[in-house]
Amino acid sequence: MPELPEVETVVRQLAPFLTGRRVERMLVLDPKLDGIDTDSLAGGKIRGVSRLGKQIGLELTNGKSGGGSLWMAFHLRMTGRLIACSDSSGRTGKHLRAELVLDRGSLLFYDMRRFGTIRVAATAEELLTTAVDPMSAEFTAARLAELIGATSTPVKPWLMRQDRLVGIGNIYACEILYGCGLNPRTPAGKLSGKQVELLRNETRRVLELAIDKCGTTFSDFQDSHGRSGGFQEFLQVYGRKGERCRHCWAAIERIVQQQRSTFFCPSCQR
DNA sequence: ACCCTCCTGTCA
DNA sequence: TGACAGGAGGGT
Repeated sequence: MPELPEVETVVRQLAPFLTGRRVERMLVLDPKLDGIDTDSLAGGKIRGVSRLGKQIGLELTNGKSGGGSLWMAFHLRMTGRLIACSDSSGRTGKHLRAELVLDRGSLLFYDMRRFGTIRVAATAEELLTTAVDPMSAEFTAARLAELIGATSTPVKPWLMRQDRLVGIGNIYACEILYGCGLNPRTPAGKLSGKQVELLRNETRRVLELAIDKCGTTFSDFQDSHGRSGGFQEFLQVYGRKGERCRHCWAAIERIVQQQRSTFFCPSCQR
């Protein structure tokens, strides 16, 4: 479910619910998630919720050592879901992997495929890479050109490299390249200055629009707030194999790059 | 770039 | 039954 816009949506919706809440305890139901320092979380107060790349970060006061700060990060990977629940009671449910029990309500972590991770660290930096966030001020055409360098990696897989740029996944990589009219197989290092600038601007435009539409996600949490992802109506190529390009009438194609589907218009993206 | 793995589910 | 799924880490 989550790329940058979906994670941003979850963060914005969770923030008012979680900020100021106190953590009573953390219940870990999936042995794959063992190793979390649940003791230091207990008693901590949630200071804020923020997006750390594709992760959802919670800043807490350390329940054990007074005054200190503590961070925890949820990485939803493919099927993770964070659901705010107003009644706190140790609940069960299919795919429920962990629960953060709060003074009022609880935060439920569901994850069908169990790829998701939960980590605890003393600082946010430990939970992040040094990669550039495309929504930050640092993300300029010049910086993007610098990050790309002379690599021969095709531009679509390059956009998904989380060690350079955080947040872009399969859907938005396809959509961004469509917006640029760039063939996903183009070696990233061969882009002209003008194309890099276009890529930078399209990345921003697509992500901002997707955030504005609350992502492509449909989740129980959003339902409980009466909102659901709306970006699917704006998808130009993702998941549209065989359907007509909205600009030129050509059939959208699907190819495989790095074991992932890439959708593009063979006519608009040469 | 390629391949594989981690998981569980749905769909043709 | 096999292909595929919004992610990422490992190895070659």
